[in-house]
Amino acid sequence: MKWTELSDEACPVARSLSVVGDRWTLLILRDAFRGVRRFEKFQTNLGVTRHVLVERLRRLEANGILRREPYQERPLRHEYRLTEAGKELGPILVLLGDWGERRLPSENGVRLAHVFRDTGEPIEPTLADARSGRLIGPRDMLTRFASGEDVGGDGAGEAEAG
Amino acid sequence: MKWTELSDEACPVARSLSVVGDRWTLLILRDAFRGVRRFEKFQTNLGVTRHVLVERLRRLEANGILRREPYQERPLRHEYRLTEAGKELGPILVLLGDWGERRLPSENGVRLAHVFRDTGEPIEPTLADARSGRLIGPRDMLTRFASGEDVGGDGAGEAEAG
DNA sequence: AGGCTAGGTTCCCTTTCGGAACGTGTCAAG
DNA sequence: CTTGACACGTTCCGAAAGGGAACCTAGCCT
Repeated sequence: MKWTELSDEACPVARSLSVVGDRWTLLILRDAFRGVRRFEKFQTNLGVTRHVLVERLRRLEANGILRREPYQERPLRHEYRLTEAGKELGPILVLLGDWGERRLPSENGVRLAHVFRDTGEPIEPTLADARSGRLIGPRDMLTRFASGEDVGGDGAGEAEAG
Repeated sequence: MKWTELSDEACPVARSLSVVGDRWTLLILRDAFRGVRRFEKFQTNLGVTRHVLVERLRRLEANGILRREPYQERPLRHEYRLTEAGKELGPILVLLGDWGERRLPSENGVRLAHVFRDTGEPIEPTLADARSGRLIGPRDMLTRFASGEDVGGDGAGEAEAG
């Protein structure tokens, strides 16, 4: 299967991955969430090669995740900013970071923590339903086709019957 | 930068990506969450080549995300199951799917929805704090080093002052 | 003996990636 | 008015990863 064909997949996870599912793209976004906006900064921060960086930034722009806009003329220079769609990827990076912190501990690791902006209280990120405000544990959820048919689940809910 | 060097990065996001941040790995996990356990099923479902699949399954096993265990002897056969660490990646796939559904609509898309197992109510997945149960909006959160220094944020919180 | 199934392994060719040098427009210094 | 610096790319080359397809192994079934 060609990787680009994923963009027309039925599964939304596959479609998302066709845009953000490679080595560098999510690291670029991580930096963007930390306030990085300029080509040179991305490049030296990440150590990614320049043509790969160009290619990824173009793809993110083409998919409405980053917006390229001038921050000066003479000479004309652009910076890359997260769009609304891009900002909505934030929670994914939060969960990814939280999982890595817990499950892939590092010796030289600088510990990162998420805290509430107002109270400073530490956050233990988890899923919830935005409408009801109800928290979602591993087996509270079911994935369902619009047709009504349930997607066979494992791990996220099954009783792990052998 | 070598990709494998990421595994010793200070940033937990980078460490997570060194394990699950490539083309196929997250699709393998998506299938695992849907109940796929066997090599052949992964291979035909995804269309990934066999040696790539082997390599990914080995990596997921080595990092404690999948467990390889026999489901029959004579001939000896193994299947791959999500470990606890693996199941904790579920929310990431949920958010990824939700984002794709909203931001990368597909013509031939089979619509997927997440619903509560008990009530059947649709879920609009968002982040929350597991301890307080408080929902987390884009600007409610701050990322902080254990040292106390805040990570410069964008998108996830800034007032977007030009 | 021949074929089937499940889980790989091997081979070859194409695509992508890493590394490093080069190009462009503008300003500022010497 | 040449030289250097800065920011953002572009180009080139060799190395690594990936796609496609055939082959291998163990055991069973006919």
